[in-house]
Amino acid sequence: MAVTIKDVARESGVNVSTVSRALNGEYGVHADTREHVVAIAQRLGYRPNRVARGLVTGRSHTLALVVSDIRNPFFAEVARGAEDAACRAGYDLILCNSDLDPEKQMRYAQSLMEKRVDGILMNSVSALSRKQQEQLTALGVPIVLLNRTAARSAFSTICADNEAGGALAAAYLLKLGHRKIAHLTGPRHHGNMTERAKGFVNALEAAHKPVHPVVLHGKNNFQGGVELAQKLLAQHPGITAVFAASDMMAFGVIRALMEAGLQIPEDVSVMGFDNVELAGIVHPPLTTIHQPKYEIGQAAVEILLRLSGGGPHQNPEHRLFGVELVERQSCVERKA
Amino acid sequence: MAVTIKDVARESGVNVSTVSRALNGEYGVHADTREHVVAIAQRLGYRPNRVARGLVTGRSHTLALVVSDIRNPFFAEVARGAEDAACRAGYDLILCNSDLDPEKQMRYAQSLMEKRVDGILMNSVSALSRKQQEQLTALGVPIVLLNRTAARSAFSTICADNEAGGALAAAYLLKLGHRKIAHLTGPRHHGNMTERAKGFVNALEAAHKPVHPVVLHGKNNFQGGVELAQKLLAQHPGITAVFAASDMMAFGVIRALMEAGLQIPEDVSVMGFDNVELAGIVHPPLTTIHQPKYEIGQAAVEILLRLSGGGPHQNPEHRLFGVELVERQSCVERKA
DNA sequence: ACTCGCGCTGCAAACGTTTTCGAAAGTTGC
DNA sequence: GCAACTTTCGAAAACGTTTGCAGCGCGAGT
Repeated sequence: MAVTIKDVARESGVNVSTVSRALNGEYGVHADTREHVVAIAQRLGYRPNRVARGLVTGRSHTLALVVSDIRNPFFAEVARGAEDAACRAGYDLILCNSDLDPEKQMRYAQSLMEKRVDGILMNSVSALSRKQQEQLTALGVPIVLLNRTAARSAFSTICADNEAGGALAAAYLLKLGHRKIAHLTGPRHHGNMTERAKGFVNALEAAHKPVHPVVLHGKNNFQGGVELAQKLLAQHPGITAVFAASDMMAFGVIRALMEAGLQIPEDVSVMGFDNVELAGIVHPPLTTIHQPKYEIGQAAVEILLRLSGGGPHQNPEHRLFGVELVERQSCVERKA
Repeated sequence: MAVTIKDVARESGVNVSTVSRALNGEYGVHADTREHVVAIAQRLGYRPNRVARGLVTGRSHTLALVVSDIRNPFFAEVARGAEDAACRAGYDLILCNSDLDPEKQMRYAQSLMEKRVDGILMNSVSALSRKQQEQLTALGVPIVLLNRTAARSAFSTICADNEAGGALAAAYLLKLGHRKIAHLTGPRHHGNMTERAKGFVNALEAAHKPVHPVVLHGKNNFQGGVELAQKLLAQHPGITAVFAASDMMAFGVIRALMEAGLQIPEDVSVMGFDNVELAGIVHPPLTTIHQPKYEIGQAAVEILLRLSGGGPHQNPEHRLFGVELVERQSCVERKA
């Protein structure tokens, strides 16, 4: 069917091995023959079969990204960064949606490993069990964990500095003069978010005049934001500022507050976390903590590439990315 | 390194071919031996090497999705639908971002074909040149074009009924009593959007009392919406309703109108197209035309699977998906 | 002149599967 | 009890590459 290396070998009167060498730019082949061979290959429209190559070299030039859901704008941005970096290095990127289902994630890992991917970029599904960790390491393929800090992990990790982000938010709200503050966050023990919470309340309580915020846990999405805000309004009506643990939650908070007849930011200031694109689009534009999503994706595949290039057991690498406050119009100074 | 089929064969005292048959569930192997073999395979933790299999079967069990940018929520949703369907069928999905660059797209196509993907799901980069079409067909891999209607294409296509969507929007605005209407759309000759425009203006002009809308072209994103709305305000101040060709543009329109001191929908009604998730989140919630993004992605891989399963030259398949109006709070009746 | 080394090339063995073909054994039909 | 099947299995040939090894010709060093 397709034109193979044998065809170009026959056509140019040399052995397949010579063709291979000529085309792969290795040394050890005469300039004239190389020229001739590439000309023939060009003329026949020869395209190497990468799966055949992969079989012998053991490398597939393919990476995989497993996230909970690509529809989450955060992951879309990470994916884009990862794909760009992979593409630049001549790698392809397989996309997997795990829905935070540990079992589904393991199935993906198995399947990917059967395909001999050169590395896996994995978004943390809650906590990995001991057994799962062993299974993953047993795969023998480099893995970098997204949104996980180093911890005791045998895998590489890459993460934004969530704790610092929380502290940043606290400092900002304090500076604006807020004293009655709430933090609306995701489920307990959600690695990322508990760190944000930690940074936030620690900073508030370490302030010159300590503030003790009310902290409510719920679902990490728009609807969760709505519900938590309603609960907050009912239980602690005096609040003047709320820090949501993600932009999506913040959107829900804004919606609920508006429906309760409150003005943002005049009546209550709202902050988010992530700085997704929409944050600049909604009304009012959301003040939030920016984390470098694209860069995280990019850096993750760079680590993967380095790991898969080196020997059998490279040392895992851990990177922590800085975050920054981006000030828009959803927060305002609290007079007196 | 890894445990291979030979190991299993040796350990269970049969030939590799028997192991292969036993594991692949074909007939022609005694129940006892099969049982024995799978037990051994299980014990050794044998995992078939899919690239080796791919080499001999010629099928990689991999599909590819090339879109302009996965960060576009529309494509993220399509991607999710596609990945789910692929996963269900035991296929993997490679993600590519073309940025609407025809050259980059062709590079991807080449690379994918070298990897022997079983099918490509491609978002229409503007128009494909004659030459590019030939190149693509020459690849000999099934391709389904996203957001393209049948036309003369030799490829399969899958698309939402953009023209009907435009008509739907027109009918709705008319019903609300609007007479001074604008349509803000993307670049000229953008397949999708010109159809939306066509459906929209045709329906308006075919009305009982014909309306001739003002139509402005610009960029298809948030910023484009902002700019077009400003231009509209300057040139045609009397407008009472605007239909934007995409939700992202609509968001820009809303922003610009608000900044000009107008109320939505009291002063001017705004409609979008796509029904991205954000449409229900922004303020005011956006009335828009829903197109079944997830289902489109899903259907696309189903077509691909059918095509790649069948003979060498299956007939291309064309699907048109219905759209529907989703009424939220960005449009209001025009009194008198 | 003989050898050594080096640049170039061909030969053939891998890589881990699936699959065709045929042999051996077992089963049926008469 | 023999022919004709059928079932079960092994041998070996693919699939399209890369790569280690050996051969060969040739210039140089001794």
